[in-house]
Amino acid sequence: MLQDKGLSESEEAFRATGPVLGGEANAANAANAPEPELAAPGLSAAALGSPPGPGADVAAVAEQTIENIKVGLHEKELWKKFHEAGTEMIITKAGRRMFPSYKVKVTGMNPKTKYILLIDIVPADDHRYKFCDNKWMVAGKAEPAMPGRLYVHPDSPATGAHWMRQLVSFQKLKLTNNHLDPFGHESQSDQGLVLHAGELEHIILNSMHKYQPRLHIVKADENNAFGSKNTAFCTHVFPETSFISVTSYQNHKITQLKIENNPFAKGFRGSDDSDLRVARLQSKEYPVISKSIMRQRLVSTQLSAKPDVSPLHGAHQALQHYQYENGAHMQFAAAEPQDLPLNTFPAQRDSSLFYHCLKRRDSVRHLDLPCKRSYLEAPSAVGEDHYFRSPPPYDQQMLSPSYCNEVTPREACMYSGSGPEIAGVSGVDELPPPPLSCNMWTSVSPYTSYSVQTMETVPYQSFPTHFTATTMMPRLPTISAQSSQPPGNTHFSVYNQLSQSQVRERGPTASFSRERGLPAVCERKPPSPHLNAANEFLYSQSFSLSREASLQYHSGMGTVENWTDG
DNA sequence: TCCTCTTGCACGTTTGAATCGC
DNA sequence: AGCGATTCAAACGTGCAAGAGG
Repeated sequence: MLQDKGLSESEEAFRATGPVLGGEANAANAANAPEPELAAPGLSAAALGSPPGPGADVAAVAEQTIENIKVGLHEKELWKKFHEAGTEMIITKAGRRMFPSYKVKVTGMNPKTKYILLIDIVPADDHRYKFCDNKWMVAGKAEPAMPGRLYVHPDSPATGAHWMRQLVSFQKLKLTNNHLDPFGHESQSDQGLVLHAGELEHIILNSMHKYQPRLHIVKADENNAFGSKNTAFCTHVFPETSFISVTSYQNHKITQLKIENNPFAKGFRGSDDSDLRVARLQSKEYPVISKSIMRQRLVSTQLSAKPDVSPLHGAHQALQHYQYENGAHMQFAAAEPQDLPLNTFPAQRDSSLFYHCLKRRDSVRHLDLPCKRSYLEAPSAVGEDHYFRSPPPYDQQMLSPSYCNEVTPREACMYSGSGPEIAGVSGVDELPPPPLSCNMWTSVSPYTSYSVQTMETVPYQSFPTHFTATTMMPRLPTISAQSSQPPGNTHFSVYNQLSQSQVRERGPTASFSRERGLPAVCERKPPSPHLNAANEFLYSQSFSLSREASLQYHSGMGTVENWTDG
């Protein structure tokens, strides 16, 4: 289900993430870190998906690892437009697609290696929001995080050549606020539903909460199966894809952007000349002023308590006092409507390029030091897109960089009741699957474990929220690494989530056990060994991490059992 | 009363089966 | 008979608007 239009169209629309790596190999990479465009040094044509020519850098090809994978967000500019306005995503009971849709261009994969691509959406902070006075404001503490659910790309697993051939689209992913969503929720397991990857298109979210999608790439090569020493995965985060989930649009700018850019909403585009005239007067970027927009602007005007101005003028004034979705407060200084700076956000680094990588082969300690060093020290030496700055921009503080990881089987099985099963190596097939359970998600409620960092560098202080430096974003697997990090530094640990139903649908071998009885595999399709292994791997990862998170959650909001009981 | 959510609607796009012509 | 192009209707994806519910 690789997507859509030719690459040529999208080439300009994104920049690839530059996985400057932690670990020994990555330090060198970091030193040479180039402009993180599609081709990184050391990546040959083969790395970009083309067959190596006579002069191809064979060595570079041989060195292809998951750390070299670059991911570019398709339609980045469009995403940025939304981001700058404060992206909102409609969630409905039936599920609503994201727009812009999440599409990426992947390069740097080994064309012959199989990978699994999947997405999860994690809370960006622990606040609930409300849209008041034409801006997003914190309205309280977030509701308990929904059970995590992954959306595995239907093509998974597929070779690197397959993924790199064209855009990888996750446009079928749907967002729902239905806690009893039939697409994989636990309540359905009781009814004997069996779910498969292609059916798991829904991710459950809470309305009026801020979320951050994350892309995970998991290596699933048969010659390097999960459980082997070099099982690897990486995570890419594009901060501009963060959004606030809503049941109806709050910000008219977002509405207008959706109408203008989403072909399915074409029916709401104004077409008459009067609209266009108004549009030209008001904004080049929002050329159509529909009656609904007018209504909303009227409301905004009323809220702005400036009775002496016309509705449109009031709307502009409201826009000039626009608040950035994530808490940073922005003040537009435009004096005239036509000068309204719609894209005057503080310079944000190329989001896709936050990349943090860890290798964990022999020990946690082994993993820890080099990676941390590269992570902490490299920024000044490499392209800015590769690392956090110090202090990082607000957005980067909120969103962790992409990272990649390799784990040992032992570590992958951490917290699992039966390591080999989790590792997906041996003994799995022999185990009879436990009773079916379609209702397990590992979930993370990471709020409590993160250090809070007051963002003095955030340019828009008026926003009342303090963001956790690390928010909900990925944490690298070894917690021990945290202890050696300097104060204020972001903590990372993996929390890849794998829904149990996905584990189930992906493979019969994924019958895990753990303290509370891991959900079993119920499947009717022959599982892919790759995906199965990936699921097991991710699941074990998530569990090993979610256990911590679960405990946090447990302590604050309830019991994990509530989610997992099968 | 306010805010959030649900539901039905109209409109446009997408998709795939049916039809036609070569 | 086979293949490709075209047509058309159903399915699907949108935002809007009204009303329900907490």
